[in-house]
Amino acid sequence: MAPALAELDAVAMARRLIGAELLVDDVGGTIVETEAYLRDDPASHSFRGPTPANAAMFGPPWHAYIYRSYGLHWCFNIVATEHGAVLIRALAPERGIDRMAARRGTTAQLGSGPGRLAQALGLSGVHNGLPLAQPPFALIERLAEPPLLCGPRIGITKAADRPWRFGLAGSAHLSRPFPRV
DNA sequence: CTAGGGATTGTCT
DNA sequence: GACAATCCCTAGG
Repeated sequence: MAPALAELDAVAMARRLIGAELLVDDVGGTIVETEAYLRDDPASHSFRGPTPANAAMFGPPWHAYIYRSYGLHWCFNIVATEHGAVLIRALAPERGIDRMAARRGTTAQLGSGPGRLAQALGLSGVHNGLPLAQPPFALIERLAEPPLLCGPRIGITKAADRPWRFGLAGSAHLSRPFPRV
């Protein structure tokens, strides 16, 4: 039997989360894009050690780590083993689309990008550190591995060459296209 | 279609 | 004081 999602390191978890269904208070859809951040990774918030802001990354796996980006957006991560984390960058809207559109103020781009996704799901700092095994969170693992894309992570300046961004091949909901191989 | 710049604030140097 | 795992709108080809 394969190890549970919650027992994986960030890179393995990021791969396995593509195709899984993420729901927050019964609103969400299929995850189509993730990025992995490791403990000893210059691009990771955990790189410089524990601080009040990144405390969730040093807590138990399978909890939420949510931080504010560029002063105004929220970004949602799932804590992995070894103090890594998986940034959920995009999902394909399926459940509660009307609620996502109401929160976003538009019917377009409901989940294509970490800031948009967190806004559509109603996530903010109050969810930081909450366990994913309990409501309002629900995560349904996929049965078979879908066709995956991988490439460099987006929006970072350090360790920008690590190919730890993963996507669902052919998805119309990616935040950005993947480079051709 | 691509390119560029402003918004906005917690966090660390 | 500088920067950041972003988004959105505008301008120009």
